Amino acid sequence: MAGNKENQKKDTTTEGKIKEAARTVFYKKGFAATRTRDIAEEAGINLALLNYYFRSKAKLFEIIMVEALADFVKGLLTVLNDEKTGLEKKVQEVAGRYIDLLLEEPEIPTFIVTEIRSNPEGLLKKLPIQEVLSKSVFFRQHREAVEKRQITQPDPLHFLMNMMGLVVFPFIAKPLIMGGRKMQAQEFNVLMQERKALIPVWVKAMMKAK
Amino acid sequence: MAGNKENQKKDTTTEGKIKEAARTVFYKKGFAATRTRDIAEEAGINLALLNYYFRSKAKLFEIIMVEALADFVKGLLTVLNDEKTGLEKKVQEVAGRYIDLLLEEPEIPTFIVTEIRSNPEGLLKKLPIQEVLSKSVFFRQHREAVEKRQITQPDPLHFLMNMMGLVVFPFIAKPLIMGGRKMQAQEFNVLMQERKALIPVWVKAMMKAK
DNA sequence: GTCTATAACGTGATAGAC
DNA sequence: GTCTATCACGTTATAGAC
Repeated sequence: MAGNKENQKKDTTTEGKIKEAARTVFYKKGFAATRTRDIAEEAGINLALLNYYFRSKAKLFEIIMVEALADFVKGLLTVLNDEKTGLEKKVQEVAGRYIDLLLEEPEIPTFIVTEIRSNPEGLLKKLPIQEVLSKSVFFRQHREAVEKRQITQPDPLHFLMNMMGLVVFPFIAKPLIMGGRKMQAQEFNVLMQERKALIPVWVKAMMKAK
Repeated sequence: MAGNKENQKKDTTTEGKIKEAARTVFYKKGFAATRTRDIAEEAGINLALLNYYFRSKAKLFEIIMVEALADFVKGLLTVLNDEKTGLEKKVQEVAGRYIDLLLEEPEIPTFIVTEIRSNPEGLLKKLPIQEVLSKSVFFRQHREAVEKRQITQPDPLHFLMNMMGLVVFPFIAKPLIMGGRKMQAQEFNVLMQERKALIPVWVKAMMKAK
């Protein structure tokens, strides 16, 4: 969890402060809308130091982006490739871990989606997600469950999109459904806590629906 | 469907060409990353004409944004407030209409999400979504179904988030799961066509799960 | 390592000829 | 209405003193 604020000691070095500030601002505004001055101000340091420690805005951004992808995509693949857990447990794991992660860093999904749109080639060619998925334990277990008639939905992509959509979509749509009102932040948290238990039940029901 | 390319005759006036080009580029790159020169080039017109017809980049953007919201949010509220349809039919309507819309304009969701993040106050204060939803026919029907024990999930927000997530999330995650490979565009279309029929079945199963 | 001052560049917008 | 040329400004990045 490279980018997780909670799980690492606060880095008080100048370099660390810049990186933390960069993550905060990039997550909130995206690469194009972020000015290096914003990051310097957020970090409480001089603008020139940003270029001293990291060569450029683009280079700093790439570090943040790679860590965000590591947090998100790689963490997912780890769960999906666990030989020791079955499909139901995997859904529980994904729901539990990701909702906790996203309650701490709610801006990660929108950040990743936005920046990949701007640069589909750059970072995605390095992770051949399609291939990795098709060889995953998750896909194999899904295929076996279909053969055993435990699941009616034959396409594992539907399964995956449904599970991830149930987990991630509320965080993406939060500004729309919550209307930006601070008062409802707590209400949102309660909803997401409920979903940790509900999503496994829902997914199970969906995948067995006729 | 103000911004729907397919349903309107191609506007060949200079003003129309600029607006279409603006939609294309803004949808793809967002406001901050878009240069007025990009729009002019896409439209095949001179840069100065953009400022002649629309006062500024910001003003042109607002037009595109308002139309995107009209396409998306207002269309949804229309369906959800239809007195003549029940819950099941509403899910069918949303799935059918939105998947068709998004197959034509797949970039709308990411566009809206991105730009609302940058400007949560501006356009959202005008649409008090939270209030509109709580008074909607959809919410009332949901409450009635819960009272009649036809649905086990008591919170209509879960219902709404699940339905919308199942419809919209694949389009948001498309660059990730499809990896940007053109070859798989057709495969994606097939999946989405399947979902038009599957989502109503899934939602029904979910909301009755114990 | 950290600062101030400034260079180098890109972008939004306009003036003015046609 | 449409073009070319240019201005005005903000931003990234660096030079150079401390």
